[in-house]
Amino acid sequence: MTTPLRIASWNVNSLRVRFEHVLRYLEQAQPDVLCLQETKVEDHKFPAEALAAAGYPHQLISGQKTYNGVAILSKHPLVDPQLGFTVPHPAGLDDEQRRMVAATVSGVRVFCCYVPMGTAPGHAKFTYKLQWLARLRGELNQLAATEPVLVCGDLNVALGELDTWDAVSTDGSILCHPHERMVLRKVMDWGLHDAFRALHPDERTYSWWDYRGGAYPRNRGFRIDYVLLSKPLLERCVASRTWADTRAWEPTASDHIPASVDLS
DNA sequence: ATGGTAGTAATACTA
Repeated sequence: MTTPLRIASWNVNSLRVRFEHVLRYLEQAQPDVLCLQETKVEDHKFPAEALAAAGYPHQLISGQKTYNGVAILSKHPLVDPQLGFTVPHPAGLDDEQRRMVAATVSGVRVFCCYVPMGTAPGHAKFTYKLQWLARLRGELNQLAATEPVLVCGDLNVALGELDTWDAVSTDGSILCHPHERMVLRKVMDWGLHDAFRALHPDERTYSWWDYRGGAYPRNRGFRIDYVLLSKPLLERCVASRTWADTRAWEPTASDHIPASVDLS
């Protein structure tokens, strides 16, 4: 018997604004690994020393000015770090958007993803979203689903009826369009399982509430932040949860809350 | 009720 490995993911919507919240969450949840999205900070401004002092000396960061930005913080060494996709872009284009990093931690290949939101179905950014997810599937195709693989992050898709505050009124709109659901399913068809849904098949839980329209006080949320596990990791998964209290933290919290798994 | 709020950075742009 050993202590489970806790791996968490959180879209913080600016690491510099949310820095105190991140420290508070690390102290409270004590994850072994925290994957961050929307850090919105260039690498040379990343608060690396302060996070190392908080117990997370192993860091993989890929940021940019203003938008996007992802990072992995870890108590344990990060092996084979990867910045973005290794599989070339299908059209030969360079994607400047910093949306994915990956590393192996305690034998687990961890992908930290910030999937494009897509603006609205039919929009050019929606096409980019679908292509980005297809490229993620291509990346996974390089690996074997019998390996311990974890894909987490803000996936910006609400997969099912329990993952949206109102399945009828949100159906077909962004986060809930059949095309994006189908493409995320194709990613998962590689051999990934939604850890939270596997352990809580009937639980209605959200991970994101829009700042606008009083969505949080009205509980108009969506579950769009996931931890996906390959089968050998699903068999080791003893807990999967979200951390809803963070959404009410002051000052203004991220519009997303963390999601985590515990692996025996 | 295609609005609303938040972050970045400088009047929009993205979410």
